[in-house]
Amino acid sequence: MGRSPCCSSSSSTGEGLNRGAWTAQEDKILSDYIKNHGEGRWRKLPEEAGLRRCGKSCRLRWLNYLRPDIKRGNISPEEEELIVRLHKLLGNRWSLIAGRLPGRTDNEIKNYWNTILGKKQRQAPVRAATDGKKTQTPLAADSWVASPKDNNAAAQPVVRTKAKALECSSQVFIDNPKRPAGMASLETPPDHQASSITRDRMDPAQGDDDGRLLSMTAATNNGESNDISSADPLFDFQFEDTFLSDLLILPGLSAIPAFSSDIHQPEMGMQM
DNA sequence: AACTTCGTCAACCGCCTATCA
DNA sequence: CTGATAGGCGGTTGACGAAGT
Repeated sequence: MGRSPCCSSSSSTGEGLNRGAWTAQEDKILSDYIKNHGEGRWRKLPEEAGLRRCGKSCRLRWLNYLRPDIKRGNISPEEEELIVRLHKLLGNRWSLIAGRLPGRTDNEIKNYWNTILGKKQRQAPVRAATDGKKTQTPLAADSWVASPKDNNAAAQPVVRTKAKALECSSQVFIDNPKRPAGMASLETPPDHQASSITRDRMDPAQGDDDGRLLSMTAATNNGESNDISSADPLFDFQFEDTFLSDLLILPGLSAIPAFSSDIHQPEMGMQM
């Protein structure tokens, strides 16, 4: 195999590298360098910054510890619940899970799971089974829709907005650019029409921002109503990582007054 | 007080994938 | 197309402090 390990002693920069815990001085050198030059080029970084560390070690230190937007410790009950739900959907894909928790790192979540949540899950498998249960409430037009998250809504800072009914003559299509490779986008099934969309508003003080979508319900011609956002675990994850700006309305769908300014029309020739 | 065990978490290791020449 | 390289990821380790005996 042609690749030499980044930190191997035989590599050109591998001799005499520092290992183990980082010192405050090393942290400062790394932080200053990245502030001035930006992230990336990790293998060249130690040489250019004057650090006796391998590039991987620098990257890890920055991403897991020094990044300014990082949140440390005190994982809230809401975050814990989200970790549990996402782990059920995704398994040990820590970087994906971390992507859903602003300021948290994959390493932190992995450690948290291995030391706390994994233990809890093993001790309380019955509770875990009920946590993921979703209600399939039929929705009336203009109804206020509760997502599974709302079980403890009182403890959450987000404000749920009232959903406007979609008067559909076509399908709703959600294209989330952040979705993991291999996950399909969520769309209204062919024999359904989207009937209701709910979202949260992240910061009430900011007015109407690009809130996360919470659920989407579709109705068949005979009046049967289904929560299509929770119908499939893969969709469920993608949906939860979806913002209003990801919502596309196919040509022919009538306007939705409450959201009209938030929704963009798809490009011409878009395929289903 | 001394020793042992347990829990936590930063850091390392090795593999995989994307990119580029 | 192929091989080299860099970046990224998940699993694992080990140091260290806290709790227990």
